[in-house]
Amino acid sequence: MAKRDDSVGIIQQELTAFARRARATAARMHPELSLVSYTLLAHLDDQKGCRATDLAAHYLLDKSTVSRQISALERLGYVERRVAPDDHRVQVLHPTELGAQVLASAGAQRRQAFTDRLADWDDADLERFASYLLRYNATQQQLD
Amino acid sequence: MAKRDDSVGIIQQELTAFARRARATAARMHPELSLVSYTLLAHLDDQKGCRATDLAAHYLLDKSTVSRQISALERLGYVERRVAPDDHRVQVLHPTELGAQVLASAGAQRRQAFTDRLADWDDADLERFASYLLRYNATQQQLD
DNA sequence: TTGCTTTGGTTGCATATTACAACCTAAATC
DNA sequence: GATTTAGGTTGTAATATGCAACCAAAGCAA
Repeated sequence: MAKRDDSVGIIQQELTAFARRARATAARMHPELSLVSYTLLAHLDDQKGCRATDLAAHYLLDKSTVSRQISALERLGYVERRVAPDDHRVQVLHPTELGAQVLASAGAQRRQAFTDRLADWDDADLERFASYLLRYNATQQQLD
Repeated sequence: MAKRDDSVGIIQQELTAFARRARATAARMHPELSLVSYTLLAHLDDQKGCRATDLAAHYLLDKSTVSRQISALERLGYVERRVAPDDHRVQVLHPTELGAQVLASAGAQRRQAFTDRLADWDDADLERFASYLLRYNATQQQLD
């Protein structure tokens, strides 16, 4: 069905276009937190702390990559490590006070940018768009 | 309005999640063409040739980055340069026959992956999702 | 014509991101 | 107690990217 193929083609093209710009946009918006750093820090904040291994599994990153990203965040004073009392191999990672502030600020900037871009959308469209993205990503999880 | 904010938050979160994975997904799907190479080559194909400067402007990349990406594509035999007869500074870039084939193949894989992910969506939802993404990106262009 | 400026591109750094493999330490298992 | 497994780090290499300096070809001005 041609119409259906057209829709799929547009979805592919537009999601790809967005993805291509996302890192650079994040870098411009909040240079102190790359898209990946932001994501990791946000996850720590969300989860009230977690292990490096969990981050690696969740974001399909190598554990060495996570290790270095976390080191960088620690050097910046955004993350602290707490050795788990029951298992001395494990470091439970938490945002510091400063990290939480920086995250909140970057998050606010991101949210504002999205809010601006979506300013003239009506509520029903916004809600449907959100639900479509949720649905799309939920499927994708399983294929990745 | 809380509901509206929720929708914006979800859109932000889900688009970001997609973006985070996109490069790695592309690399797994078609290792011979990174997301950026794919994009550049696709643009050349679309536009029936264009200059490196045009690519840089369109994708907000440094001209040195484009220069090197194009060199790589040329080394692989995917792109050829034609010096403009009227201006010897300018190289008009075109996909080669091979480049067009590789692009088509990568494009087919990408399209298939999207088609699979969207297999159980009904036509109306697909069309609306596509239109939302178009609308979103159209706005974004102006802010970037 | 002869210089100055602009434009298209390349190259020399410096950095960042990432994966893979080898390794270390602490737990878990046998 | 010895071996295996799990959580992390470090060495190494590849890739991506931007900035600045540079080169060559136009374009422009006097």
